[in-house]
Amino acid sequence: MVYHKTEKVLEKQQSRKRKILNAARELLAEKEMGNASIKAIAKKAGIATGTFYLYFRDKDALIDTMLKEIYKELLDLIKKERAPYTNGFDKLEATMKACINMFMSKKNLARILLDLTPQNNAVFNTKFSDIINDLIRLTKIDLDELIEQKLIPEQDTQVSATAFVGAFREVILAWINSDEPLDAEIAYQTIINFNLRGLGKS
Amino acid sequence: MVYHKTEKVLEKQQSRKRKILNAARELLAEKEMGNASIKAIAKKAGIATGTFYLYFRDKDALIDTMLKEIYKELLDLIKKERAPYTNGFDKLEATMKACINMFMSKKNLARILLDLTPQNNAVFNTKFSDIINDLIRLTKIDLDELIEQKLIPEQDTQVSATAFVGAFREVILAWINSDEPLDAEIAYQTIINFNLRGLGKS
DNA sequence: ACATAAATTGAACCAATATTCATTTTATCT
DNA sequence: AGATAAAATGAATATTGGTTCAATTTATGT
Repeated sequence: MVYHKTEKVLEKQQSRKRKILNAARELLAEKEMGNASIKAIAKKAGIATGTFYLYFRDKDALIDTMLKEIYKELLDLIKKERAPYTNGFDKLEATMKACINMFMSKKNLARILLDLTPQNNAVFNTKFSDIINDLIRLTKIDLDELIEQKLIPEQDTQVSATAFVGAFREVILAWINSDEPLDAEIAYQTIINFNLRGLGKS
Repeated sequence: MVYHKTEKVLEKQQSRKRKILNAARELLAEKEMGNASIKAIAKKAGIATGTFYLYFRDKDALIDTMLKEIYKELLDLIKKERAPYTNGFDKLEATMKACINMFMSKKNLARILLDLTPQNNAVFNTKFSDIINDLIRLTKIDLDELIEQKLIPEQDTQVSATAFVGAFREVILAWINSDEPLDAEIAYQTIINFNLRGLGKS
């Protein structure tokens, strides 16, 4: 005999999975990431440690799901912000602004996506570097287009895109980790200018 | 009664400390850094695990010493390479070339200084970010000088320096971790150009 | 309300690794 | 060479954190 879950139970389970993911996000975003043990995550989510394994096969599965989710949120926002533009520079700038806005308002996401003090978790590191590489890949597409349109000089766009993302990441990270809120408006314009000039925007 | 160490013993001890540090360097630079356990380090250094603790208070002390040492080597090289130049741009370029050369010839150093470390070692991460911040600080000094000389436009040099280092790091890292040796000469020139243009070199 | 499926619990288990310490080996001094 | 200080050893210990599972609680269907 098989029992069927009621709507109420399904909702409760979904909510629990959500709570686990949120707890993991919060704990992973903290300065001392060592605290993101299964026990701590379960506690923060308000469940017993064993319960965790009813929702995720193992810790790797959680990390994987969480990173995919966060990255998707970022890409969705970027897509939305870029939509109004056709000019290559505008699109790049919109991308940067979308990232800045998201990371400023959700610092925990930024710490997880950009920070360089990763976990002693193989899956985390792999996934993480996949994401950075994907951001570089997307940037490269824009750069190739800009060259196509002769808006920037010929260059190794793989390298440029890597530099572009690296510069951006480092600045956002410094931003997030600094206590004194630097002058956002100036810093903001500085990194955007740096990157666009770096490409050779004439 | 206190015995006095002979020269021979002192030398042997120095050599052992050296061996431990070298073993740690090599193991930490490997892709799978998980292998850098005290046991593995001791084994590679040719000593018993317990002996390690006669040379370093604990693992943190080892990491600390090692990072300081590597960073000093890098700074010494940079200093030497910059010596011939007085022009700000030349100095910056010399710095980048020094870094590239060092990192290319000693990939293990680069991995340790620039790469993500799956070590959940608090000391490692702290030290590591200290080093990056110091590199940014040194770069900022150069940028302020360039502005002073009106060679680049006014800008938030803290942010620019951060972007500069971030771009550079990301490119070197991609370089190191890629298997196919991309065209060094082009990549090399691309990142240098990106950064100098980014600053607004006219 | 009863029987059984499903979900939950948290203590126990296990693996990995840093650190200690009783014992052994080597070095120093008379 | 004998006595003892110093160094070295590696098995034992401690700790941390992921995972399992027998026991308990809750949900479902008659």
